[in-house]
Amino acid sequence: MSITSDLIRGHTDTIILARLVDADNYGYEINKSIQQRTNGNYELKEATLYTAFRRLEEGGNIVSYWGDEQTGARRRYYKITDTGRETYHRLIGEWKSAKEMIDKLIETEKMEDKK
Amino acid sequence: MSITSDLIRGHTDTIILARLVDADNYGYEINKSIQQRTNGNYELKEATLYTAFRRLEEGGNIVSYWGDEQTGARRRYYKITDTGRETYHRLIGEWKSAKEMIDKLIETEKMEDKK
DNA sequence: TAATATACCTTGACAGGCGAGGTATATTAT
DNA sequence: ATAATATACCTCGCCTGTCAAGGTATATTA
Repeated sequence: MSITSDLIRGHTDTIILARLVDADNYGYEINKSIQQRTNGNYELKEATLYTAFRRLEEGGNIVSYWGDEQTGARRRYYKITDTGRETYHRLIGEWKSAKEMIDKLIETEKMEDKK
Repeated sequence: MSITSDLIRGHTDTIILARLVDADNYGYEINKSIQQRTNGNYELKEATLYTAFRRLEEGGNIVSYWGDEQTGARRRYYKITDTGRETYHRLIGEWKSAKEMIDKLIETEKMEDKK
């Protein structure tokens, strides 16, 4: 596992849902948009990506359908459900709490004094 | 696993090292200080805690020694090593990067517009 | 025609978290 | 006296998410 992957772990679902909030999209494109957002510093591994799609679909957070491309490779599109939107907002909230909590936890006493 | 545990995953080592930067301490007390810092919202499970101690010691980040209590249960104290301090600073840096990256990744286009 | 890009997918290994269980000592309540 | 709680340590084995490695098929570029 890479350096960052352990820190990103647990955010995969949120990251994917975020990419589906505004519009339906397909796996390959979702992953590219994630790479672009981090200027190439991060990419979801394909196995992780497709595992997450299955998990999200089983949980009723997304639904999928095949695109009607006349040329090129077939694409499986994903659409976020109402449940998925709820999940997304909940996860965003949890991230905000977790972020504060981790910041508190990894500080030393000296760092607190600086405040 | 609880709600937050997946989000905290990967930070356990950093959290423990942070508690040892200023002074040696023993497991039980370390865990209590973690609970206090989050006002009881988070605690490392004992199994997680001791697994992490073993991992950190194997990695040369901490060393341990038995306290010389004349009464009460025995205590195993941990001391951070120079390697451990290096690791700690590296992990703090990685957390800062990861935090920014995740923030970028879980935003929607609309959220960006608000900036 | 070989290589690269697009686009999908599965299997099995690995690592961290943790529930459940255990040991032993000291204090407090009944 | 004794039961309950707090302190303090520990291990085993399961679960879950990540991902390396492997696969398929189509279209474009060298």
